[in-house]
Amino acid sequence: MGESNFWEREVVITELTKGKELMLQLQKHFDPMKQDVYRYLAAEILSSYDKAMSLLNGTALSVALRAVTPPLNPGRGLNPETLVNNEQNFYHSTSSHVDGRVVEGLFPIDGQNQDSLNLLWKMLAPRTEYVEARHGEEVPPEDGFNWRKYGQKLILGAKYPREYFQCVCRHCDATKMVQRIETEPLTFEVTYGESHSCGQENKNQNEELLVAVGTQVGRAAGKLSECYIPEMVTPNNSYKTKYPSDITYDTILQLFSDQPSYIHL
DNA sequence: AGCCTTTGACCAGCG
DNA sequence: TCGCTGGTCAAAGGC
Repeated sequence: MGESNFWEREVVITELTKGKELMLQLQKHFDPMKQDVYRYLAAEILSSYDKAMSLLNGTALSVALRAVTPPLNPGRGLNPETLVNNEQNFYHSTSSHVDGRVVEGLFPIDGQNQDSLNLLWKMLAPRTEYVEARHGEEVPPEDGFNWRKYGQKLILGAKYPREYFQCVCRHCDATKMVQRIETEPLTFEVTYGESHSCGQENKNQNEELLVAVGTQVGRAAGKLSECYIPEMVTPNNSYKTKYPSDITYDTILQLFSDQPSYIHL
């Protein structure tokens, strides 16, 4: 990332800090009677963090974390347990400065690091989004990237086949899977695999990052003050982030109260 | 000619 | 060890 993007990185860091403060306020003023509201707000803020972190992971962290980045199909790749039992996958590396950021290396895995490792695993899990087809169409909307379909598979128990895509750019490892939802035929589950190593992502990610941080964190902050419960239905073509059911509210709070030692903002 | 989609084959992980 | 399953490969055909 060039010097021209340095100020954008500063904005990202500033907004992430702001988001963290919002999260702390959320935690401070937590009211069990408004758990749904706060859960949603926490998810909104976390969504911004996920996006920002994933973008940053694409540059600095990806270097340090490449060894543990889960593959497109997590079930077949490394998992926290195997990492714990396979120390060679997790080295402690010295601190390094990448694009003006300090990135701590990973500590050797032992039982005490299991919680942090689980959080790391969640943060690195393949990004899954649900997208709705445009009105009158039965295909997912374009996501700003150019993809080439390289396979299709009928998954056991699924009504619709799963489609596999690669980035059209040569030497780019970006992949995605598209699965049409059986219960919602106009909704598609899109799972992104390896991140883009081509120029496409830089352009799109910078735009996405600024939009995400500038609007989502701000939007969440506004809703925080209003205790407003928004409708969970998004307009056509908008993206809804999927939150794994095993991520609890406590987990979200833990993300911010016990900031992982391997990331220094 | 080049790029794309389709589709059956192949391969690797898992139980 | 073997069968099942899902992800990828690669040949063939279309545009």
